Amino acid sequence: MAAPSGKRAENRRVRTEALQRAALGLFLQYGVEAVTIDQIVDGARTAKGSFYRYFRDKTDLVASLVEPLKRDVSSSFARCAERLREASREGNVAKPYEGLAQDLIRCVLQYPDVVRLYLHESRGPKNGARAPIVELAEAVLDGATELSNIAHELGLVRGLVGRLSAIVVVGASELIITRLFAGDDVGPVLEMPGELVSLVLDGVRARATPAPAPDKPRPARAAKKVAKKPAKKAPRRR
Amino acid sequence: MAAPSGKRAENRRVRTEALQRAALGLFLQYGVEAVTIDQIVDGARTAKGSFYRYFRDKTDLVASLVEPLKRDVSSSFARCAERLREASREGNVAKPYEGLAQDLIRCVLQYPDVVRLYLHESRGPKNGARAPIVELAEAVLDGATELSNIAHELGLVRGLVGRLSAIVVVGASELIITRLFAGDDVGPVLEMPGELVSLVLDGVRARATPAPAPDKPRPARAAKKVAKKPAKKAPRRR
Amino acid sequence: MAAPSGKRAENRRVRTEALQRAALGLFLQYGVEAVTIDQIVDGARTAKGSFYRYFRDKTDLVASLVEPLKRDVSSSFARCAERLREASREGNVAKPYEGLAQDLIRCVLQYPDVVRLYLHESRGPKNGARAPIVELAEAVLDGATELSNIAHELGLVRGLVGRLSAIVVVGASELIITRLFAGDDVGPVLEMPGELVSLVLDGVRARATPAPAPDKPRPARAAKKVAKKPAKKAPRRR
Amino acid sequence: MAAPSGKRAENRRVRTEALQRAALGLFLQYGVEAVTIDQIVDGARTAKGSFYRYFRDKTDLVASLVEPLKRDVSSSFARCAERLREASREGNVAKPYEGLAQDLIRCVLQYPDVVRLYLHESRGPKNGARAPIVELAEAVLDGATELSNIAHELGLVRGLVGRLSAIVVVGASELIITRLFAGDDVGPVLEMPGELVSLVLDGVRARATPAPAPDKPRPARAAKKVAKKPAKKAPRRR
DNA sequence: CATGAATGAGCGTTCATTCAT
DNA sequence: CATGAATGAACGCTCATTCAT
Repeated sequence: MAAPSGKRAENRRVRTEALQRAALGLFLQYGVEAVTIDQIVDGARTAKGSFYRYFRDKTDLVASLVEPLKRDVSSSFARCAERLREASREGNVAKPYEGLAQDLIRCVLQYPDVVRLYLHESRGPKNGARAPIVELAEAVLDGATELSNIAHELGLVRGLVGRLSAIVVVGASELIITRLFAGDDVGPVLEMPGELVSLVLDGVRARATPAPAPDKPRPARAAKKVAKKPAKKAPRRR
Repeated sequence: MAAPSGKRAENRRVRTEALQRAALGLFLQYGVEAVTIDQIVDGARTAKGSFYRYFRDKTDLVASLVEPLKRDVSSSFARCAERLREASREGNVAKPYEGLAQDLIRCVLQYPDVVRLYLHESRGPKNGARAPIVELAEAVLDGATELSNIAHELGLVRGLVGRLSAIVVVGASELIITRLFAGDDVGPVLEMPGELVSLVLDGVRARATPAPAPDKPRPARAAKKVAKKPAKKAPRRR
Repeated sequence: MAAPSGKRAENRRVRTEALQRAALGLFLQYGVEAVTIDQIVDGARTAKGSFYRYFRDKTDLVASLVEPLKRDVSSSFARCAERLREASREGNVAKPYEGLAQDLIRCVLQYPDVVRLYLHESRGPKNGARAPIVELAEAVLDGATELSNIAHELGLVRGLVGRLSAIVVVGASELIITRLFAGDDVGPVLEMPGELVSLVLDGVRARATPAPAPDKPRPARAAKKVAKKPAKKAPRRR
Repeated sequence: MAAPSGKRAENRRVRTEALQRAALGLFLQYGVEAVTIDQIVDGARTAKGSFYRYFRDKTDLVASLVEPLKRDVSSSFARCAERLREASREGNVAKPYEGLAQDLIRCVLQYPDVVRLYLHESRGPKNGARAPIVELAEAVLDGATELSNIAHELGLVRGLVGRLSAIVVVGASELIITRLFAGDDVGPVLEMPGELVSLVLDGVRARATPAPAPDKPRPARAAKKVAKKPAKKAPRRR
């Protein structure tokens, strides 16, 4: 009675995954809103009615795609936050962040297409089928913000305050991953996590500290450069 | 006949702008794909047929919204590139970047809603009505990449190579602006351009140099920080 | 094997009745056409496939609901017709009618919900699932017509010819019962059968006579009574 | 500017009526619920979208069909009520009723198909597209009830109280008209209004009185009674 | 040239019916 | 034999686009 039929459950799993796989591919190719249920069931080689047996609507399907990632991401942030508090006693600040980086990289590798979907659709109004993705984006930013706040409270960093460093790192990371997926030659991928960790913790710290010993060149320290970025927009449709 | 045609042109301008304004508001609220022509003409208090007199379709309207911004952004990048080449003779590296930052900030202030639209819709597949926005995103990234390449060629920076620093700065900046529009308290807004400039030019340079004199604490230098960004997806069942 | 098959038969009966009961309630609430097979099996707590084991389709189910009532109504009319022929020898005209009234009242009390269904759905085109109900309506009217014809042939009444008095009584009776079911305060229910019997037999007869002496106010005289009672039910669909 | 286009308005009228006519025919043939929008637009030789330009949905179309009839019926009842109050001074009771009968017959002749639709669908749950018709049925019964109450209050009749005589006459009349439409040979149609009037006014009165002196044959005095029956329909526009 | 009605393909969803389990 | 998943034809409704007025 635990696995009554077996076949039934198997069928269910197979069909569900076929629909999800087909949908995900189409979403990535055409955008969530532009994909119709017909396209999805065609891609999954199922009857149209079957879609509605497994998902209430397109939004529900998207939510089902995003949910495992959301869970993993949330727990990654939670674990990092916990470690960070412990780290305050020992002074090893970087460890928790590096652990987070590893966790999140694992997420990317485990759900690469869902991550791509997220990167495609996470900005913009929380409307229709995009809503679950935008919620994930909120969770990501909130998680990152909390970490920064914790680090700041604990005096572990002296850089830009919480929200901002969170935004910078999240924004940079998301676009890096986007371009990696797009096939860009982006540079030394393996060093990036370390780079980004130091970018926040250290680069910022350097700025915060008035530049200690300028005896050596390192004069350019102040040579700040900022590349401002423009504005944009991107509504979605019904 | 000069005057009457002036009347005609005036009318045309008024109607076009009404449609654009109405569309832009709706796009921001519901997403480009979700907005129907009916909603737009209702919002603009125009007849439906008029829409098609002024725009071929929704994509065309979006392109018309984005075009002025795209032009200004492109010329900003072009000017910065030019200045950068000049700067190589004088050694003043930061100036052109700061000029670019100012130019782009001006763009944001001049077309705030179009910038928001860009931020909403610039990622993701270049499909349908979103295409002109994605093209702008490509232009932005290409412009930033070119600048980084130039700077690198000229030996002005020793940080991460071109594409990557461009991506980092663009990604960070876009999310910062996004959150600013969303009303987040993000921190010292006015200092950000400078911060970001140094983030690339300097933060990277600092990292490149093996960290000079660790006599003082500043041991955390190595405390690299990485902000990993997630993304994922995973189908499941309803 | 007698016992086991008894078990089978019992099961069958239980399921069939559950489906009928659930369907009847839904038919009354939403109309036959508006009720889906899903609603019925949900209401009966059965699997969808079971429905089709016991009924060919919704029409078949409706027929199964209506059939017992139809049988009883038909036999009531038949008995009344027989008695009426006998009554011609004795001259007691009202008796058979009163017996019919009692029989039909019994039907109403025995199958109240089917009668309601008949009352809801018996008019209108003989289409789809409503067909069995419309057939019952035809049977009712035919039965009443035949009775009137017999009475007329036998010279028992001199009122309006058969079909008309049948129609009047059936029409009046059906609406009376409808309103009774609807909870209206309709008046002296118990006297109604008698009223209706006289309505046909007597009122009609009075009219048939050319009105004897108009010198006086022609003191109204009421004719007696016939209680016709049909059965009914007739839900509609979405 | 009063009739700006003329052509537009004309087209509108033509299309609306085509849809109403096609719908009415189909409703009578298959029942309101069973008819699809596709059938209607096919019958009206219009595009599907046009249906929704003129009617919100099928219910709205039905309402538009029924509304003129409802208006006429309601005003007929209102006029009769008014006359009845006047009649109390003069003692001419039958006149108002006969006027009502004439009014309602006119309705039947003016909107014969809507009346048929009413007769088909007026019983049963007030669900979906049938709702406007059931509302008309309620209006009819209420109107008849009010008349009976008035007559009773004024002492014009001594028969069964209001609601019941209303129900009897309405029920009888509706079925008579139904059978007339069905082509039955029902009898002396022209005399029916008078019959029905007396049925209520007089037959009832006689019954109320305990039947005075049965020594004689109790010379039947037939009361005239007319049961008016409504029915109507009239397409319109949304 | 503005208007808004007409068009019909297509969308999301439902549902009667079949059939594997 | 019960179950409930699969199927796909419709259904109600929308909407981009065209075109008569």
